[in-house]
Amino acid sequence: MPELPEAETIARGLNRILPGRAVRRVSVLREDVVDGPRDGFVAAVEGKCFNAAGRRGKNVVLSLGDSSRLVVNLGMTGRLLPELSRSTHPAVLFQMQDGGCLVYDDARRFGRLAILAAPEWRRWSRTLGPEPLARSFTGRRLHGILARSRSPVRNLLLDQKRIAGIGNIYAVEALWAGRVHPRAPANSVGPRSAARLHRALRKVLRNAIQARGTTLRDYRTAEGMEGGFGPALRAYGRAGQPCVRCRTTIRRIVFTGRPAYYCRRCQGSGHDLRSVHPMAVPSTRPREGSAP
DNA sequence: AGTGTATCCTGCAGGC
DNA sequence: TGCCTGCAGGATACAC
Repeated sequence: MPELPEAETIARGLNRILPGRAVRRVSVLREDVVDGPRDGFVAAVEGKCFNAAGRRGKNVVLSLGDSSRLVVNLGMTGRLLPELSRSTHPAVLFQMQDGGCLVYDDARRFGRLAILAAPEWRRWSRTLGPEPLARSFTGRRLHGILARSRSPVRNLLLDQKRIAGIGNIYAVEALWAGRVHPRAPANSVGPRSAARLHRALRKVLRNAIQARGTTLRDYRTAEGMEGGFGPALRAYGRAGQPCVRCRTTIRRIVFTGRPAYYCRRCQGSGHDLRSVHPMAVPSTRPREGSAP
């Protein structure tokens, strides 16, 4: 669920309610969501004051008064909610000194919470790729990243170490908007297509942030609201429906275990597909040993 | 280097 | 209604 636009929306919401508030008590209800021993986690947060809320890639980053950071990877179903009453699967409860609280809620518990001291934070942040909305992330830079890999471009976009914050939904949407086939080898995307993909990617991410993200099921903003980007999806989840550009039926394919959606006409000459996956299996002869 | 698979978990939709 | 299967927005580890 939560990709860059969702993490950004949550961070903005928390930034309105969290800074300046001190944590009185931390209850780890589900030990598997915290990184390292429970006691260490609790001790690192109790008594500290929350400062600014931000984001790195698809992680929500909450600064604590002592320059350490609480990094929240929301996994598939993680949420950060300001009221326990909205929580269906509370995993960590932060009770504030002012009587309020912050709940980390996570049905599937694929999310992780980690406390990083300043140097660890810098080290960890360096393991992630560039922020796609940063000024420094240019079309040329994207092209440079793509040129170094033969992986399908969709997979490249999902790799947090190469570009931070993109998940399957926005990868699929950006590829549709940029008219690039999801399975095209990354290094087959030329500079012009890379520039188009770059513009498409940033536009999709910005529009999604403006709509407060995409709720397919579990995602909620810090205010408990659903995201509004769902109706703006043009490819993701639209298999069998007409492409809004050319009316060709949107297709769903699965590779590397994950679905991709695309328009064959806008995005995909079968050309690159065929060169990657030769359809030709010429032999109609029975395999050795299966002959009568 | 890249691909496929399994793993961590739960909830839900769809088929029977 | 209930049981079963497959699927899901993420990340990682492993074998090949």
